[in-house]
Amino acid sequence: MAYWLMKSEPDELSIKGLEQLGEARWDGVRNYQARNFLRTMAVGDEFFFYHSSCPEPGIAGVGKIIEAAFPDPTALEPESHYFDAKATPGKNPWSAITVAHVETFPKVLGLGYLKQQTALAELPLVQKGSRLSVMPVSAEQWAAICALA
DNA sequence: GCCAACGTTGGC
DNA sequence: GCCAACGTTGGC
Repeated sequence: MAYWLMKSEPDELSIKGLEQLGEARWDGVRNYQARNFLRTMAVGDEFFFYHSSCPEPGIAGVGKIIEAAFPDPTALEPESHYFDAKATPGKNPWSAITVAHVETFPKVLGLGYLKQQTALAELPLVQKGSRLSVMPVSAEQWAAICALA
């Protein structure tokens, strides 16, 4: 059982959107480091749902992985924003997972607030210049963040 | 393999 | 909309 943090633009999918859907495919990851983390996720792992590129960036809730990595179908869809001309059905370099809603926090844990937490100094999210959209979270970091929610 | 140019991310 | 920082591409 591992812990993660994944970023999503709430315009695409928000924690409330996931709550309403119950479950959703997490696709469109187009960064190799992030993709490699996706591939190491196991069913039952939990993740913090982070809202990015929005008025209130921060951790908005918790989800869990209910299906391990599979080829990301959006890479093969020409009409998709995430289409990759180099991907083929036999050789699709991108991965997606399926996630389910676990919890929506009463209020978003803002990025500035998270940066103040010394327990989170090692988390890539709060490190300068980091743009990683999928990252591991240690058990200690997980507990520290849960205590803030 | 180097590295400049370009594209993207994402906070502000 | 700006821009800093990073990742990717492609010429050489």
